[in-house]
Amino acid sequence: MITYHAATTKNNNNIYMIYSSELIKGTLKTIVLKLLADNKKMYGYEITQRVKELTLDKIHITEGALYPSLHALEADGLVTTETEFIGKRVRKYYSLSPTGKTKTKEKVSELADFMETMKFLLDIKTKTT
Amino acid sequence: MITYHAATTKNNNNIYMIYSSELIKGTLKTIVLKLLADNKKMYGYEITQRVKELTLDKIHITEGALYPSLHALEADGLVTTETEFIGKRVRKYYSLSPTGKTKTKEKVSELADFMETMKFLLDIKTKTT
DNA sequence: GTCAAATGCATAAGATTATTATGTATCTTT
DNA sequence: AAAGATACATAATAATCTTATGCATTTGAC
Repeated sequence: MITYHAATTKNNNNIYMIYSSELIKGTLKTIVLKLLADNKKMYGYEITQRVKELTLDKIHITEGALYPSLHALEADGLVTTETEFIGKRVRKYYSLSPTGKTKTKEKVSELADFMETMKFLLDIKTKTT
Repeated sequence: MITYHAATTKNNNNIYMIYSSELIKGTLKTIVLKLLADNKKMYGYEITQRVKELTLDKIHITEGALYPSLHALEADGLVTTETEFIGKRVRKYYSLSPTGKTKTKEKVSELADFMETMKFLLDIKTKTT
């Protein structure tokens, strides 16, 4: 069973918004790592689809961003890969390494903390002397 | 009176963390716009200090990021400027234009919505078939 | 059965936006 | 007197994304 995130905000055209791309910056690797932590192993295309699903199309991860990012995670030793053939088509599965698991916890908690701080900042109404 | 954001998370060295810089990417202009919305007019240096204060040193806006960003906001017509002299030293105050006020509301609500979505994504534990 | 869309990987050129470094100058505190 | 804080600005570099392109296979619609 998949639980979907409720889409509440609409944009000016009354269409459910897709976030402007700057916002994804800096969070992509954390999203990927978190998905891998929860799903043991996933392949690139699957990650893009899962994120679209889970966010009701609000977050679109482009392939041009994802694949280099996955390669970087591998180069950094945070993930390992295994290749599988589905018919004649190749699939490259990614899994967290032990280091990757530790790093994931760190990055997720950092991002969660950052979001709390941002939420606070965005609510600020107080004027100072 | 200033209300400070509670610092709860500590890093590996048991020192209050400073967020890794990627996280700021894409949120800087929104932070600046929001501060201007709440404070009518502010100057650059003041903004860096206010953000440090409000986030208990967790978010440091560098001058190299801030000033070009402010110039871009001005070029886009979202802020207007007025120069003031404090003794012989110049201060450049920034204020929201009407367009800027509208844009601020949009960007703040987009970011707030994005953070809700991210929060959801980071909590996901569900595995799918 | 064929053609479009979806699946699946990858890389390169270009854009954006930050860091780091540097520069200039004034004011305050020790 | 010197260091640190205040206050602006820009340039070189780095990181990370978008957009475009390329290739190939599989599925679904007509």
